Amino acid sequence: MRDLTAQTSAQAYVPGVFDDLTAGLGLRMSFAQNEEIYSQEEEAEFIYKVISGAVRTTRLLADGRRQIGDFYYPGEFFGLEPKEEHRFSAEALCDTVVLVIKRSTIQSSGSSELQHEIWQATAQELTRAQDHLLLLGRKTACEKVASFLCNLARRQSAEIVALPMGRQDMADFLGLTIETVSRMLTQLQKGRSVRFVDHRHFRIENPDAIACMCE
Amino acid sequence: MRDLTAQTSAQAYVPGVFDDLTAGLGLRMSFAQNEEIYSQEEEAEFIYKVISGAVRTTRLLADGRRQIGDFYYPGEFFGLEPKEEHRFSAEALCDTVVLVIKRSTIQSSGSSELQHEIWQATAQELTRAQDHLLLLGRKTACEKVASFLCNLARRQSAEIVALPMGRQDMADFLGLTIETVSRMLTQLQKGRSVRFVDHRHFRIENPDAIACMCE
DNA sequence: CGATCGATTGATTCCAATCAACGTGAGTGG
DNA sequence: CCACTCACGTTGATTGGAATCAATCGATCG
Repeated sequence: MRDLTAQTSAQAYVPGVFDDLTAGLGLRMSFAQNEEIYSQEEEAEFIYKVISGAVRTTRLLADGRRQIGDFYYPGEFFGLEPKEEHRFSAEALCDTVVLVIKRSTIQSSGSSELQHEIWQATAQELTRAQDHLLLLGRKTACEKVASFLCNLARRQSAEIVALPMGRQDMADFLGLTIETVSRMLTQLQKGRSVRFVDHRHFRIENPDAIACMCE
Repeated sequence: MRDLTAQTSAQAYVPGVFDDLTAGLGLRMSFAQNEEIYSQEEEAEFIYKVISGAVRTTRLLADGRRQIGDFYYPGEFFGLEPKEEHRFSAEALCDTVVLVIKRSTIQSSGSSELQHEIWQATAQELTRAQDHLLLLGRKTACEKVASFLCNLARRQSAEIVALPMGRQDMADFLGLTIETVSRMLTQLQKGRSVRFVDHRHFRIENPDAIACMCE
Protein backbone atom coordinates (compact mmCIF):
# COMPACT_ATOMS: atom_id res chain seq x y z
CA MET A 1 0.00 0.00 0.00
CA ARG A 2 1.11 3.54 -0.61
CA ASP A 3 2.70 5.58 2.09
CA LEU A 4 0.05 7.35 4.08
CA THR A 5 2.38 9.99 5.33
CA ALA A 6 2.86 11.21 1.80
CA GLN A 7 -0.58 12.80 1.82
CA THR A 8 -1.53 15.39 4.32
CA SER A 9 -3.72 17.86 2.49
CA ALA A 10 -6.90 15.85 1.96
CA GLN A 11 -8.32 15.76 5.45
CA ALA A 12 -10.80 18.56 4.96
CA TYR A 13 -14.35 17.79 5.92
CA VAL A 14 -16.72 18.19 2.99
CA PRO A 15 -20.09 19.17 4.41
CA GLY A 16 -23.11 17.32 3.17
CA VAL A 17 -21.28 14.41 1.63
CA PHE A 18 -21.84 12.18 4.63
CA ASP A 19 -24.08 12.56 7.62
CA ASP A 20 -21.91 10.27 9.64
CA LEU A 21 -19.36 9.86 12.35
CA THR A 22 -16.30 9.47 10.21
CA ALA A 23 -16.21 13.15 9.33
CA GLY A 24 -12.84 14.61 10.23
CA LEU A 25 -11.31 11.21 10.94
CA GLY A 26 -8.66 9.65 8.78
CA LEU A 27 -7.10 10.59 5.49
CA ARG A 28 -8.54 10.86 2.03
CA MET A 29 -6.59 9.07 -0.65
CA SER A 30 -7.10 8.84 -4.39
CA PHE A 31 -6.48 5.73 -6.45
CA ALA A 32 -6.35 5.33 -10.20
CA GLN A 33 -8.27 2.57 -11.94
CA ASN A 34 -6.92 -0.88 -11.01
CA GLU A 35 -4.54 0.60 -8.46
CA GLU A 36 -4.10 -1.52 -5.37
CA ILE A 37 -5.43 -0.09 -2.10
CA TYR A 38 -4.11 -2.86 0.06
CA SER A 39 -2.75 -6.29 -0.67
CA GLN A 40 -3.58 -9.82 0.32
CA GLU A 41 -1.67 -10.76 3.48
CA GLU A 42 -0.90 -7.16 4.34
CA GLU A 43 -1.46 -6.38 7.98
CA ALA A 44 -4.96 -4.99 8.48
CA GLU A 45 -3.99 -1.75 10.16
CA PHE A 46 -6.68 0.48 8.66
CA ILE A 47 -10.29 0.42 7.75
CA TYR A 48 -11.60 2.11 4.65
CA LYS A 49 -14.66 3.88 3.38
CA VAL A 50 -15.48 4.62 -0.25
CA ILE A 51 -16.04 8.31 -0.88
CA SER A 52 -16.35 8.24 -4.65
CA GLY A 53 -15.75 5.58 -7.29
CA ALA A 54 -15.89 1.87 -6.53
CA VAL A 55 -13.71 -0.87 -5.08
CA ARG A 56 -13.37 -4.62 -5.50
CA THR A 57 -11.75 -7.06 -3.09
CA THR A 58 -9.99 -9.99 -4.71
CA ARG A 59 -8.17 -13.10 -3.73
CA LEU A 60 -5.83 -15.12 -5.91
CA LEU A 61 -4.83 -18.74 -5.90
CA ALA A 62 -1.23 -19.59 -6.77
CA ASP A 63 -2.12 -20.56 -10.33
CA GLY A 64 -3.95 -17.31 -11.02
CA ARG A 65 -7.55 -18.30 -10.38
CA ARG A 66 -9.26 -15.26 -8.90
CA GLN A 67 -12.26 -14.77 -6.66
CA ILE A 68 -13.83 -11.39 -6.08
CA GLY A 69 -15.20 -11.03 -2.57
CA ASP A 70 -17.40 -8.04 -3.07
CA PHE A 71 -17.81 -4.65 -4.69
CA TYR A 72 -18.06 -1.47 -2.64
CA TYR A 73 -19.72 1.81 -3.51
CA PRO A 74 -19.71 5.30 -1.98
CA GLY A 75 -20.60 5.35 1.68
CA GLU A 76 -19.64 1.70 2.28
CA PHE A 77 -16.89 0.45 4.57
CA PHE A 78 -14.42 -2.21 3.49
CA GLY A 79 -11.30 -3.85 4.86
CA LEU A 80 -13.15 -4.85 8.03
CA GLU A 81 -11.36 -7.88 9.32
CA PRO A 82 -10.19 -8.98 12.74
CA LYS A 83 -6.71 -7.71 13.45
CA GLU A 84 -4.26 -10.14 11.82
CA GLU A 85 -3.91 -9.72 8.08
CA HIS A 86 -6.12 -9.14 5.06
CA ARG A 87 -7.42 -12.23 3.30
CA PHE A 88 -8.28 -10.31 0.16
CA SER A 89 -6.59 -7.44 -1.61
CA ALA A 90 -8.54 -4.32 -2.56
CA GLU A 91 -8.33 -2.47 -5.84
CA ALA A 92 -10.01 0.56 -7.35
CA LEU A 93 -12.56 -0.40 -10.01
CA CYS A 94 -12.27 3.07 -11.50
CA ASP A 95 -10.72 6.31 -10.30
CA THR A 96 -11.66 6.32 -6.66
CA VAL A 97 -11.35 8.36 -3.48
CA VAL A 98 -11.20 6.48 -0.20
CA LEU A 99 -11.22 7.51 3.43
CA VAL A 100 -8.55 5.64 5.38
CA ILE A 101 -8.93 5.36 9.15
CA LYS A 102 -6.40 3.85 11.50
CA ARG A 103 -7.88 1.16 13.70
CA SER A 104 -6.22 2.52 16.79
CA THR A 105 -7.90 5.88 16.15
CA ILE A 106 -11.28 4.25 16.47
CA GLN A 107 -10.43 2.59 19.73
CA SER A 108 -9.04 5.75 21.20
CA SER A 109 -11.74 8.05 19.84
CA GLY A 110 -13.94 6.53 22.50
CA SER A 111 -16.95 7.01 20.24
CA SER A 112 -19.08 4.01 21.01
CA GLU A 113 -21.44 5.18 18.30
CA LEU A 114 -18.69 4.88 15.73
CA GLN A 115 -17.72 1.49 17.11
CA HIS A 116 -21.31 0.42 16.82
CA GLU A 117 -21.50 1.69 13.28
CA ILE A 118 -18.45 -0.35 12.41
CA TRP A 119 -19.89 -3.44 14.02
CA GLN A 120 -23.05 -2.92 12.00
CA ALA A 121 -21.00 -2.60 8.84
CA THR A 122 -19.10 -5.80 9.68
CA ALA A 123 -22.31 -7.71 10.28
CA GLN A 124 -23.79 -6.28 7.10
CA GLU A 125 -20.73 -7.47 5.26
CA LEU A 126 -21.22 -10.91 6.74
CA THR A 127 -24.81 -11.00 5.54
CA ARG A 128 -23.73 -10.16 2.04
CA ALA A 129 -21.02 -12.79 2.16
CA GLN A 130 -23.64 -15.34 3.19
CA ASP A 131 -25.86 -14.47 0.23
CA HIS A 132 -22.79 -14.82 -1.91
CA LEU A 133 -22.10 -18.29 -0.49
CA LEU A 134 -25.53 -19.52 -1.52
CA LEU A 135 -25.06 -18.03 -4.97
CA LEU A 136 -21.65 -19.64 -5.52
CA GLY A 137 -22.52 -22.99 -4.02
CA ARG A 138 -25.96 -23.72 -5.33
CA LYS A 139 -27.07 -21.46 -8.15
CA THR A 140 -26.84 -22.13 -11.88
CA ALA A 141 -24.92 -19.82 -14.20
CA CYS A 142 -28.10 -18.11 -15.31
CA GLU A 143 -29.34 -17.62 -11.76
CA LYS A 144 -25.97 -16.21 -10.75
CA VAL A 145 -26.01 -13.59 -13.45
CA ALA A 146 -29.66 -12.72 -12.84
CA SER A 147 -29.05 -12.38 -9.10
CA PHE A 148 -26.10 -10.14 -9.74
CA LEU A 149 -28.03 -7.79 -12.00
CA CYS A 150 -30.92 -7.81 -9.58
CA ASN A 151 -28.71 -6.80 -6.66
CA LEU A 152 -27.13 -4.00 -8.61
CA ALA A 153 -30.53 -2.71 -9.62
CA ARG A 154 -31.75 -2.87 -6.04
CA ARG A 155 -28.79 -0.90 -4.77
CA GLN A 156 -29.07 1.78 -7.42
CA SER A 157 -32.85 1.96 -7.65
CA ALA A 158 -32.65 3.74 -10.99
CA GLU A 159 -34.41 3.00 -14.26
CA ILE A 160 -31.14 2.52 -16.11
CA VAL A 161 -28.60 0.62 -14.05
CA ALA A 162 -24.87 1.16 -14.48
CA LEU A 163 -22.42 -1.74 -14.42
CA PRO A 164 -19.23 -0.25 -12.97
CA MET A 165 -17.18 -3.37 -13.79
CA GLY A 166 -16.19 -5.35 -16.84
CA ARG A 167 -17.14 -8.93 -17.71
CA GLN A 168 -14.03 -10.44 -16.15
CA ASP A 169 -14.87 -8.89 -12.80
CA MET A 170 -18.43 -10.16 -13.01
CA ALA A 171 -17.14 -13.62 -13.88
CA ASP A 172 -14.68 -13.68 -11.00
CA PHE A 173 -17.38 -12.55 -8.61
CA LEU A 174 -19.82 -15.21 -9.80
CA GLY A 175 -17.38 -18.11 -10.12
CA LEU A 176 -17.86 -18.30 -13.91
CA THR A 177 -15.88 -17.48 -17.06
CA ILE A 178 -16.39 -14.36 -19.16
CA GLU A 179 -17.80 -16.47 -21.97
CA THR A 180 -20.46 -17.95 -19.76
CA VAL A 181 -21.37 -14.55 -18.33
CA SER A 182 -21.71 -13.22 -21.83
CA ARG A 183 -23.90 -16.14 -22.92
CA MET A 184 -26.18 -15.76 -19.93
CA LEU A 185 -26.54 -12.05 -20.58
CA THR A 186 -27.67 -12.66 -24.14
CA GLN A 187 -29.94 -15.44 -22.93
CA LEU A 188 -31.58 -13.11 -20.42
CA GLN A 189 -31.99 -10.51 -23.13
CA LYS A 190 -33.56 -13.00 -25.55
CA GLY A 191 -35.97 -13.95 -22.78
CA ARG A 192 -36.96 -10.30 -22.50
CA SER A 193 -35.91 -10.16 -18.84
CA VAL A 194 -33.36 -7.40 -19.26
CA ARG A 195 -32.24 -5.09 -22.01
CA PHE A 196 -28.77 -3.65 -22.44
CA VAL A 197 -28.52 -0.15 -23.84
CA ASP A 198 -24.75 -0.61 -24.07
CA HIS A 199 -22.17 -2.92 -22.50
CA ARG A 200 -22.22 -1.01 -19.25
CA HIS A 201 -25.89 -0.06 -18.85
CA PHE A 202 -29.07 -2.10 -18.67
CA ARG A 203 -32.67 -1.93 -17.57
CA ILE A 204 -34.79 -4.65 -16.07
CA GLU A 205 -37.66 -5.43 -18.41
CA ASN A 206 -39.37 -8.20 -16.49
CA PRO A 207 -38.82 -7.85 -12.74
CA ASP A 208 -40.89 -10.94 -11.92
CA ALA A 209 -38.87 -13.20 -14.18
CA ILE A 210 -35.64 -11.89 -12.69
CA ALA A 211 -36.87 -12.06 -9.11
CA CYS A 212 -37.93 -15.66 -9.56
CA MET A 213 -34.42 -16.60 -10.72
CA CYS A 214 -32.93 -14.90 -7.67
CA GLU A 215 -35.20 -16.90 -5.44
CA MET B 1 -37.66 -21.67 17.88
CA ARG B 2 -38.65 -23.23 21.14
CA ASP B 3 -40.00 -21.19 23.97
CA LEU B 4 -37.19 -19.86 26.08
CA THR B 5 -39.35 -19.45 29.13
CA ALA B 6 -39.86 -23.19 29.26
CA GLN B 7 -36.36 -23.71 30.66
CA THR B 8 -35.17 -22.06 33.80
CA SER B 9 -32.98 -24.56 35.54
CA ALA B 10 -29.93 -24.65 33.34
CA GLN B 11 -28.41 -21.28 34.09
CA ALA B 12 -25.84 -22.51 36.54
CA TYR B 13 -22.30 -21.43 35.85
CA VAL B 14 -19.97 -24.36 35.33
CA PRO B 15 -16.53 -23.27 36.48
CA GLY B 16 -13.62 -24.02 34.24
CA VAL B 17 -15.62 -24.70 31.12
CA PHE B 18 -15.08 -21.21 29.76
CA ASP B 19 -12.72 -18.49 30.83
CA ASP B 20 -14.90 -15.89 29.29
CA LEU B 21 -17.33 -13.08 29.76
CA THR B 22 -20.50 -14.93 28.94
CA ALA B 23 -20.49 -16.80 32.22
CA GLY B 24 -23.73 -16.24 34.01
CA LEU B 25 -25.36 -14.55 31.04
CA GLY B 26 -28.19 -16.09 29.08
CA LEU B 27 -29.84 -19.48 29.15
CA ARG B 28 -28.56 -22.92 28.44
CA MET B 29 -30.67 -24.93 26.07
CA SER B 30 -30.37 -28.48 24.79
CA PHE B 31 -31.18 -29.60 21.28
CA ALA B 32 -31.50 -33.10 19.90
CA GLN B 33 -29.76 -34.11 16.69
CA ASN B 34 -31.19 -32.23 13.69
CA GLU B 35 -33.39 -30.09 15.89
CA GLU B 36 -33.76 -26.52 14.70
CA ILE B 37 -32.24 -23.82 16.90
CA TYR B 38 -33.58 -20.92 14.88
CA SER B 39 -35.09 -20.65 11.45
CA GLN B 40 -34.34 -18.78 8.29
CA GLU B 41 -36.15 -15.44 8.34
CA GLU B 42 -36.74 -15.55 12.06
CA GLU B 43 -35.98 -12.27 13.75
CA ALA B 44 -32.42 -12.26 15.06
CA GLU B 45 -33.19 -11.52 18.68
CA PHE B 46 -30.50 -13.66 20.30
CA ILE B 47 -26.93 -14.63 19.82
CA TYR B 48 -25.71 -18.12 20.56
CA LYS B 49 -22.64 -19.92 21.76
CA VAL B 50 -21.98 -23.64 21.47
CA ILE B 51 -21.31 -25.28 24.81
CA SER B 52 -21.17 -28.89 23.70
CA GLY B 53 -21.98 -30.69 20.49
CA ALA B 54 -21.95 -28.96 17.10
CA VAL B 55 -24.16 -26.76 14.97
CA ARG B 56 -24.66 -26.12 11.25
CA THR B 57 -26.24 -23.09 9.62
CA THR B 58 -28.19 -23.80 6.45
CA ARG B 59 -30.07 -21.96 3.80
CA LEU B 60 -32.60 -23.44 1.40
CA LEU B 61 -33.72 -22.42 -2.05
CA ALA B 62 -37.37 -22.91 -2.92
CA ASP B 63 -36.69 -26.12 -4.86
CA GLY B 64 -34.78 -27.72 -2.00
CA ARG B 65 -31.20 -26.95 -2.94
CA ARG B 66 -29.32 -26.39 0.28
CA GLN B 67 -26.19 -24.47 1.21
CA ILE B 68 -24.48 -24.87 4.56
CA GLY B 69 -22.94 -21.63 5.78
CA ASP B 70 -20.66 -23.01 8.43
CA PHE B 71 -20.19 -25.50 11.23
CA TYR B 72 -19.72 -24.39 14.82
CA TYR B 73 -17.98 -26.17 17.68
CA PRO B 74 -17.79 -25.64 21.42
CA GLY B 75 -16.72 -22.15 22.42
CA GLU B 76 -17.79 -20.55 19.13
CA PHE B 77 -20.50 -17.93 18.68
CA PHE B 78 -23.10 -18.16 15.95
CA GLY B 79 -26.22 -16.29 14.90
CA LEU B 80 -24.26 -13.04 14.69
CA GLU B 81 -26.11 -10.95 12.17
CA PRO B 82 -27.14 -7.32 12.06
CA LYS B 83 -30.51 -6.86 13.68
CA GLU B 84 -33.12 -7.65 11.04
CA GLU B 85 -33.66 -11.36 10.44
CA HIS B 86 -31.57 -14.50 10.09
CA ARG B 87 -30.47 -15.40 6.58
CA PHE B 88 -29.70 -18.96 7.55
CA SER B 89 -31.35 -21.39 9.89
CA ALA B 90 -29.33 -23.20 12.56
CA GLU B 91 -29.62 -26.87 13.47
CA ALA B 92 -27.91 -29.20 15.89
CA LEU B 93 -25.52 -31.59 14.14
CA CYS B 94 -25.75 -33.94 17.08
CA ASP B 95 -27.12 -33.61 20.60
CA THR B 96 -26.01 -30.14 21.54
CA VAL B 97 -26.10 -27.62 24.37
CA VAL B 98 -26.17 -23.96 23.48
CA LEU B 99 -25.93 -20.74 25.45
CA VAL B 100 -28.58 -18.29 24.30
CA ILE B 101 -28.04 -14.59 25.02
CA LYS B 102 -30.52 -11.85 24.32
CA ARG B 103 -29.05 -9.05 22.26
CA SER B 104 -30.54 -6.39 24.48
CA THR B 105 -28.78 -7.98 27.45
CA ILE B 106 -25.44 -7.35 25.80
CA GLN B 107 -26.21 -3.72 25.12
CA SER B 108 -27.43 -3.11 28.63
CA SER B 109 -24.71 -5.13 30.35
CA GLY B 110 -22.44 -2.24 29.49
CA SER B 111 -19.51 -4.62 29.19
CA SER B 112 -17.48 -3.14 26.40
CA GLU B 113 -15.19 -6.15 26.69
CA LEU B 114 -18.06 -8.45 25.82
CA GLN B 115 -19.08 -6.17 22.99
CA HIS B 116 -15.55 -6.27 21.72
CA GLU B 117 -15.46 -10.04 21.98
CA ILE B 118 -18.62 -10.22 19.91
CA TRP B 119 -17.23 -7.88 17.32
CA GLN B 120 -14.15 -10.08 17.14
CA ALA B 121 -16.32 -13.12 16.69
CA THR B 122 -18.27 -11.41 13.92
CA ALA B 123 -15.12 -10.42 12.11
CA GLN B 124 -13.73 -13.93 12.57
CA GLU B 125 -16.91 -15.28 11.06
CA LEU B 126 -16.48 -12.94 8.13
CA THR B 127 -12.95 -14.18 7.56
CA ARG B 128 -14.17 -17.75 7.47
CA ALA B 129 -16.96 -16.83 5.09
CA GLN B 130 -14.38 -15.24 2.80
CA ASP B 131 -12.28 -18.39 2.74
CA HIS B 132 -15.46 -20.26 1.97
CA LEU B 133 -16.21 -17.94 -0.97
CA LEU B 134 -12.88 -18.73 -2.59
CA LEU B 135 -13.47 -22.43 -2.05
CA LEU B 136 -16.94 -22.40 -3.59
CA GLY B 137 -16.14 -20.09 -6.46
CA ARG B 138 -12.77 -21.27 -7.66
CA LYS B 139 -11.72 -24.63 -6.30
CA THR B 140 -12.15 -28.04 -7.91
CA ALA B 141 -14.10 -30.82 -6.24
CA CYS B 142 -10.91 -32.46 -5.04
CA GLU B 143 -9.48 -29.24 -3.66
CA LYS B 144 -12.74 -28.52 -1.89
CA VAL B 145 -12.74 -31.83 -0.09
CA ALA B 146 -9.04 -31.59 0.74
CA SER B 147 -9.46 -28.06 2.09
CA PHE B 148 -12.36 -29.18 4.21
CA LEU B 149 -10.45 -32.06 5.78
CA CYS B 150 -7.45 -29.81 6.28
CA ASN B 151 -9.49 -27.19 8.13
CA LEU B 152 -11.06 -29.78 10.37
CA ALA B 153 -7.66 -31.20 11.18
CA ARG B 154 -6.26 -27.76 11.93
CA ARG B 155 -9.11 -26.97 14.30
CA GLN B 156 -8.86 -30.24 16.15
CA SER B 157 -5.09 -30.63 16.10
CA ALA B 158 -5.38 -34.32 16.93
CA GLU B 159 -3.79 -37.33 15.26
CA ILE B 160 -7.17 -38.87 14.46
CA VAL B 161 -9.67 -36.27 13.29
CA ALA B 162 -13.39 -36.72 13.86
CA LEU B 163 -15.95 -35.80 11.21
CA PRO B 164 -19.00 -34.69 13.17
CA MET B 165 -21.19 -34.58 10.06
CA GLY B 166 -22.41 -36.96 7.39
CA ARG B 167 -21.62 -36.86 3.68
CA GLN B 168 -24.71 -34.86 2.78
CA ASP B 169 -23.67 -32.08 5.13
CA MET B 170 -20.17 -32.06 3.68
CA ALA B 171 -21.63 -31.91 0.17
CA ASP B 172 -23.94 -29.02 1.01
CA PHE B 173 -21.09 -27.13 2.60
CA LEU B 174 -18.82 -27.64 -0.39
CA GLY B 175 -21.38 -27.09 -3.14
CA LEU B 176 -21.09 -30.70 -4.36
CA THR B 177 -23.18 -33.89 -4.32
CA ILE B 178 -22.65 -36.76 -1.91
CA GLU B 179 -21.47 -38.96 -4.76
CA THR B 180 -18.75 -36.51 -5.73
CA VAL B 181 -17.66 -36.09 -2.12
CA SER B 182 -17.42 -39.84 -1.79
CA ARG B 183 -15.40 -40.19 -4.99
CA MET B 184 -12.96 -37.47 -3.94
CA LEU B 185 -12.49 -39.12 -0.56
CA THR B 186 -11.56 -42.42 -2.15
CA GLN B 187 -9.34 -40.58 -4.61
CA LEU B 188 -7.49 -38.86 -1.76
CA GLN B 189 -7.11 -42.18 -0.02
CA LYS B 190 -5.75 -43.88 -3.14
CA GLY B 191 -3.26 -41.03 -3.42
CA ARG B 192 -2.11 -41.79 0.13
CA SER B 193 -2.99 -38.27 1.29
CA VAL B 194 -5.45 -39.32 3.95
CA ARG B 195 -6.63 -42.54 5.50
CA PHE B 196 -10.07 -43.22 6.94
CA VAL B 197 -10.25 -45.50 9.94
CA ASP B 198 -14.05 -45.48 9.65
CA HIS B 199 -16.61 -43.26 7.93
CA ARG B 200 -16.34 -40.62 10.62
CA HIS B 201 -12.63 -40.62 11.48
CA PHE B 202 -9.52 -40.01 9.42
CA ARG B 203 -5.89 -39.12 9.70
CA ILE B 204 -3.76 -37.05 7.39
CA GLU B 205 -1.04 -39.19 5.89
CA ASN B 206 0.65 -36.67 3.67
CA PRO B 207 0.29 -33.14 5.02
CA ASP B 208 2.28 -31.57 2.18
CA ALA B 209 0.07 -33.08 -0.51
CA ILE B 210 -3.03 -31.89 1.30
CA ALA B 211 -1.66 -28.42 2.03
CA CYS B 212 -0.73 -27.95 -1.59
CA MET B 213 -4.32 -28.67 -2.63
CA CYS B 214 -5.60 -26.12 -0.14
CA GLU B 215 -3.31 -23.48 -1.64
C1' DC C 1 -32.56 -62.78 9.46
C1' DG C 2 -34.57 -59.10 6.66
C1' DA C 3 -35.02 -54.06 6.85
C1' DT C 4 -33.16 -49.66 6.70
C1' DC C 5 -29.96 -45.95 6.32
C1' DG C 6 -25.66 -44.05 4.90
C1' DA C 7 -21.82 -44.57 1.91
C1' DT C 8 -19.58 -46.24 -2.23
C1' DT C 9 -19.12 -47.41 -7.04
C1' DG C 10 -20.49 -47.55 -11.95
C1' DA C 11 -22.70 -45.74 -16.34
C1' DT C 12 -24.34 -41.95 -18.57
C1' DT C 13 -25.75 -37.13 -19.21
C1' DC C 14 -25.34 -32.31 -19.16
C1' DC C 15 -23.79 -27.72 -17.91
C1' DA C 16 -20.15 -24.77 -17.97
C1' DA C 17 -15.10 -24.54 -19.30
C1' DT C 18 -12.03 -24.39 -22.86
C1' DC C 19 -10.31 -23.39 -27.33
C1' DA C 20 -10.96 -20.59 -31.22
C1' DA C 21 -12.81 -17.14 -34.30
C1' DC C 22 -15.01 -12.94 -35.01
C1' DG C 23 -17.07 -8.22 -34.02
C1' DT C 24 -16.90 -3.61 -32.26
C1' DG C 25 -15.40 0.71 -30.62
C1' DA C 26 -11.70 3.79 -28.92
C1' DG C 27 -7.35 5.47 -29.55
C1' DT C 28 -3.14 6.20 -32.54
C1' DG C 29 -0.46 7.64 -36.17
C1' DG C 30 0.42 7.88 -41.11
C1' DC D 1 -9.61 10.40 -43.41
C1' DC D 2 -8.31 5.75 -43.24
C1' DA D 3 -5.56 1.83 -41.68
C1' DC D 4 -3.94 -0.18 -37.73
C1' DT D 5 -3.84 -1.84 -33.16
C1' DC D 6 -5.65 -3.14 -28.91
C1' DA D 7 -8.91 -4.10 -25.38
C1' DC D 8 -13.19 -5.93 -24.62
C1' DG D 9 -17.15 -8.50 -25.63
C1' DT D 10 -19.78 -12.03 -28.24
C1' DT D 11 -20.51 -16.32 -30.58
C1' DG D 12 -19.41 -21.10 -32.10
C1' DA D 13 -17.42 -25.93 -31.61
C1' DT D 14 -15.76 -29.16 -28.62
C1' DT D 15 -14.26 -31.03 -24.23
C1' DG D 16 -14.40 -32.22 -19.58
C1' DG D 17 -15.75 -32.38 -14.72
C1' DA D 18 -19.34 -32.91 -11.78
C1' DA D 19 -24.34 -34.15 -11.68
C1' DT D 20 -27.60 -37.54 -12.29
C1' DC D 21 -29.45 -42.07 -12.47
C1' DA D 22 -28.88 -46.61 -10.82
C1' DA D 23 -26.96 -50.55 -8.44
C1' DT D 24 -24.46 -52.40 -4.60
C1' DC D 25 -22.21 -52.63 -0.16
C1' DG D 26 -21.91 -52.49 4.91
C1' DA D 27 -23.34 -51.47 9.43
C1' DT D 28 -26.87 -51.13 12.76
C1' DC D 29 -31.21 -52.51 14.66
C1' DG D 30 -35.50 -54.56 15.56
